[in-house]
Amino acid sequence: MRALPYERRRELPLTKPPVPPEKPATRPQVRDARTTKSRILAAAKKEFAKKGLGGARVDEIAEKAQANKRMIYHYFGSKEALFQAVLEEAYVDIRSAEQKLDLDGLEPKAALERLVRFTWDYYLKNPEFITLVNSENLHRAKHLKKSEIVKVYSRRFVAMVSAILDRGVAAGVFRADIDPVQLNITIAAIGYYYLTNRFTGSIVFETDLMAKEALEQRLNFNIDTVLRLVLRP
Amino acid sequence: MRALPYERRRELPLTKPPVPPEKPATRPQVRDARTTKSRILAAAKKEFAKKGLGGARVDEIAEKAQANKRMIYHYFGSKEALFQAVLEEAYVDIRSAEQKLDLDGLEPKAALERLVRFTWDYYLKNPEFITLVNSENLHRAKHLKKSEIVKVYSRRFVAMVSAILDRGVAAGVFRADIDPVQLNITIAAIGYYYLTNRFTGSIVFETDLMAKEALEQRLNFNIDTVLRLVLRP
DNA sequence: ACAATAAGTAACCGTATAGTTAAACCACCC
DNA sequence: GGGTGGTTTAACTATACGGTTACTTATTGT
Repeated sequence: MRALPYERRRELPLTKPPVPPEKPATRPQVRDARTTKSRILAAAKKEFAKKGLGGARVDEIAEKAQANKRMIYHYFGSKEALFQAVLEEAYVDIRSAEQKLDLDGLEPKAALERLVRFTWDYYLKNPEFITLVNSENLHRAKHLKKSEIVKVYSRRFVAMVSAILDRGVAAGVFRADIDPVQLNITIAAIGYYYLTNRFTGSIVFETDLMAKEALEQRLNFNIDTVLRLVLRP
Repeated sequence: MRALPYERRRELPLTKPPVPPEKPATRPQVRDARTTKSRILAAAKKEFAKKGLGGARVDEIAEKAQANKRMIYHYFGSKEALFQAVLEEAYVDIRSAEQKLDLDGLEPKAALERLVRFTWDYYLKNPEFITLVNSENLHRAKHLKKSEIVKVYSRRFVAMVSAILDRGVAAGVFRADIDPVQLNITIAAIGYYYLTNRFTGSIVFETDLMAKEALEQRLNFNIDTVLRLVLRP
């Protein structure tokens, strides 16, 4: 039930407001579509990562982006579409970083170790990635399903690990019956689980899982786990 | 600012409402504190698991529990306190089930395999546990921190796995330098990650991770991973 | 038998939420 | 130098939210 005419609103400031009290001072550029859009995306990433899709507030994203809320709807259409954009960017970022590792230029064993190390470091330095993925899985991946670009990048990623595995088998250093998908999942799992559950984990195991030595110990343990799994006895 | 006197409300039905249209018919017992409370707890578990703490709605929990919303506040005090009760119960449940495995009565290797198998099966059959833990970690474990009972159960759990490890080392079948905490985390990780990320994972790897054969393959892979990690070469 | 108490209800409150509206602003082209 | 069209704004809407109030009804101890 739309009740009141909209004209009424603009009647109010008959006398102009005394003085535009002071400009927010931050955000030097005016009228820059590109940077506004990317400020929104960055703020949204932070908020969605911290509170999840359901917990994040559009108003707060707008405020942190130093943009008007209307801009979010202008550039992205809806809260969910914004979430999808954030998620897509997060996936493209990690997959791109993986491609830059130049694993083809390394011995199979060294390449594998490097991948385990990279995965761990990436999760550690980009904790938003983990939280975003968790949130997306809570929603049964309905946003990722729509993303064609993520599928393209994923394919390249799986191929990359398969190639290492093949080279290792050919060189006689890796076992022949390792499934690349299972290996990929395991490499991610042993880092991801530790970090995403670092809060409950620290309570259950009565130790600070984020202490420097604890993190080092975990990385070494993970490398050991993967190599024992893959290397020929 | 509480404005209106509450009397006004009861004035309204001067003529009694024609007929109490019909009782909801479900919920046979009247005035049973215990079952009402547990219905609320069960409904809350489902809702929190499906939507997370932020996404779950108190009204909906009340409705699904066939209870009045006021009862939730009567028995639990607040939405967060309700969440804490749900979480506590979930942890006590899994830790209790683990204690019933009678791992002390098995050979070390068999005990370890049984634990990996149990962990996997438990996650598979109780997917709410995973989602609740994820939600709690999004909130930096602020609810679990307050739970003394969970700490007691956790200690017993770690001790149980340490005992297996010790027996295995004494029997000469396990490597001596395995950290029980790292092992615990890894056993959980390789199952947990696969299942919590089954939606995004099915897209990234372009395969149905929840297909029967896929699940079997994963369990076998996980047992293999743990045994290769722990067994003496 | 009955008062005290525990269990239960529906209507309500103040606030916050995602999303919308009409208008103003500004850079650029002609 | 005035239109044109993308960019930005504050004010607004309908609804949903967690939590509370005033009040009713069943159960229980004496």
